[in-house]
Amino acid sequence: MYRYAEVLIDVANRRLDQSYHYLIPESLELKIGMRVLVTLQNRKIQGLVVNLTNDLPEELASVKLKPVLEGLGMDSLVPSDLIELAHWLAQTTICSMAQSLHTVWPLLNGKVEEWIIPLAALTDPDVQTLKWLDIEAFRAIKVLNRARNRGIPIKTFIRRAAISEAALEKLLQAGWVKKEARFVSIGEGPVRKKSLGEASLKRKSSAGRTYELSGEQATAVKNVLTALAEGSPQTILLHGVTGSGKTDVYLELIAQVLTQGGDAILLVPEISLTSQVARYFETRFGDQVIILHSRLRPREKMKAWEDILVGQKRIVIGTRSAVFAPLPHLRLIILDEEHDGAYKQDENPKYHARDVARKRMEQRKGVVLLGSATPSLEAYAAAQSGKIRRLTMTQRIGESTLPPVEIVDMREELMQGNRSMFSRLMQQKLRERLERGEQSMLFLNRRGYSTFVVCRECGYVVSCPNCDITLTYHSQGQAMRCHYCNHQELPPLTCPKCASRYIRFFGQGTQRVEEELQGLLPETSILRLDFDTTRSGDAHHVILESFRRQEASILVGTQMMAKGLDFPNVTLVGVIAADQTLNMPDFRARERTFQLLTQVAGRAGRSTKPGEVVIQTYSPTDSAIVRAAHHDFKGFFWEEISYRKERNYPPYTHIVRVLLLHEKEDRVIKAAHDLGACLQQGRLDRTLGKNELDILGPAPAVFTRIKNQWRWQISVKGRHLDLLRAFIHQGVQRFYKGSASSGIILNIEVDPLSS
DNA sequence: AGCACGCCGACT
DNA sequence: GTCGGCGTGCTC
Repeated sequence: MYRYAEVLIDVANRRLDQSYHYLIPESLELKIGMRVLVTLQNRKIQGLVVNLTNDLPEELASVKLKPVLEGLGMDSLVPSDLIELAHWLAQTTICSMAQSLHTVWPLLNGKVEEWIIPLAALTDPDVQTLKWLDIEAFRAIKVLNRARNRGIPIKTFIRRAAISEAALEKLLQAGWVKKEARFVSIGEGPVRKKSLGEASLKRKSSAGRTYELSGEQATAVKNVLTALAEGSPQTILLHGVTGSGKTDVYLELIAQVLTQGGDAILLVPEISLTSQVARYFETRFGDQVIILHSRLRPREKMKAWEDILVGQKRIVIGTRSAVFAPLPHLRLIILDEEHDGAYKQDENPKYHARDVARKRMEQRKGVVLLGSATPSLEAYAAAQSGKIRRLTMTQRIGESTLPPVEIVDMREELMQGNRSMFSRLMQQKLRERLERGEQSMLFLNRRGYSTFVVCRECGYVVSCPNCDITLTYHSQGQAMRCHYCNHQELPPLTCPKCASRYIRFFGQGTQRVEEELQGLLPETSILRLDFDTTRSGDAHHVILESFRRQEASILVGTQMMAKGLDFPNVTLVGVIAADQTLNMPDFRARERTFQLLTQVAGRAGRSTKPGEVVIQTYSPTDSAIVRAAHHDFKGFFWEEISYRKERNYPPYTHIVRVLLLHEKEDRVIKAAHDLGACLQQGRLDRTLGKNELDILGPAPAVFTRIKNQWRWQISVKGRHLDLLRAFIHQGVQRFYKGSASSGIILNIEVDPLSS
């Protein structure tokens, strides 16, 4: 039996992000991966046993250790490969182990609460013997009697019984009740109504389709199976044009993996796609399929995890977070639309599902399959250099072909006197569809109404009082909002600076497109799909279903409708302003524009009716747009990769930006310099030159104050991302050991948009 | 994070 | 004189 347990503490604070040693009481038989209740100072908190040992590190020789108080949920262990995965995640995303563990193993979610447990049945005679207690004690006894078996959280008890500290103390001393620390899991409580995904699954289940694969599809399946049989971890890129039937390849592959006794995860970028895809898979695999995404209720999520752990569910279909699904025999992880930005989490831990998938399959010696019509630059470059394999599918399924794309020069439109946001060609083609009873989709990359408000006389731009940021106008509530702190105010009638009345609203959003379109085509029914119309519950689903049933002729939306949707009656796809994505201050802007346009174009003409695409732009000769119009992925790739190389952008060079936040400026400055010193020290330790690692700063961040917090930053540039991450991780840990870090928040971003 | 310890302003 | 502000330090 071991004497000491090494325990990770479930506290978000970075400064406590290390393992602590505790004595193991005789009565407890601990295992690695077990959750325990421990004391830290005088608090009781959840911990995770990560090691059992008989020796202590030297520096603990003179520390008197505290014992582990008790085991929590002894029946479920966190598997050791997932603990390893959590370590890897903390290291690569530079977050705390506590955060990382919660992501990898959501069953840790919950908190320790102090409970009151009645020790004896408090019947009337008991109450009689407690005569010395006053009226509030009677209330207490009433409440306790109701909670006799389970006990009651102390806070609830105090509130319900309206009892004072002193009276509670009396009860405790009389031995009628005791205090007990309990871990209350988030998922506890009744199972609520079924999730959206499951509900729609039950409703529709068409049967009897055939699974004949085309030659290209069959070859793809065969190749992946061969890779799987090799038994070494591999990543494979499946580059197939839109409509080439990648989903059927996934289906067949998963079927094969299942017959070999393996389990599989299929990731899609959007929650709304999970039910659509799951429905398709259910017709073949029945109830072995389960949906997993972040909007499941905690209890549903717990249930799903349990089903997965015991092997009742073997195919997980889900979004980003489903990459952590604990399938016991996981052999294959598929990322559909691999290039999609939604696979990257933009909160801590800022992981990319692709990287997690790769790490998991490295552990399991399985295969990661990346599917896309427009692979990410990273994936395609990796395939190009032979680091990963590539499979290609160039044919659309059935008779459909890639739609012809026309580019409209909007400058020309303006010169011809067309001041509307719709070109004449677009208007004409929209009308054609209406006459033929076909549907159209219109894309615009910006929600809301307009972007910023400016005085035409003096150029004054309304900005946020807390943040030094330009405010954005939202027609909802007719207010101007700060996208950083959510400060809101009404737009001014006259310029606050020069009192001029010429206040103008610039830019255009989906709301405005819808409005103008309705004016142009008054009789037409139009639906809008963007962040604002899909905010509530299953609105997303409702809108898309309505469009599918052809209750509207035109769907206006942001790129959220570009993802994998398949509407047979859509024969026209229009892009209102391709420049909007192109002109963002981001080295990935060109790549995202190309991907978006290609994906969008792929929505047209997916059945027997031929489709058309119209792209409106002010830069009609830009190569990202032109190449997308010609469906020329390869040409785009070579051009873009050399551009990145020339400018020292990823994947050739990477930047990690560490942002330090605090409400007092002097504290941030001090901390920033301290972190700088920690990093410099780290570089000396590793004897790294400027070529390998370049530390920039500390310097004030671009916006030095947001939400009343001061911001300083340090950026580190380097060629090798892994080295860079390990380096920062180490520096940050060193920083947190020092005192300057107290109260400082770090925000770490890999390859930020602008730095 | 929480909590204790310790050193400087406005109060019964 | 004290009560209490929050800077600083510590948690196996």
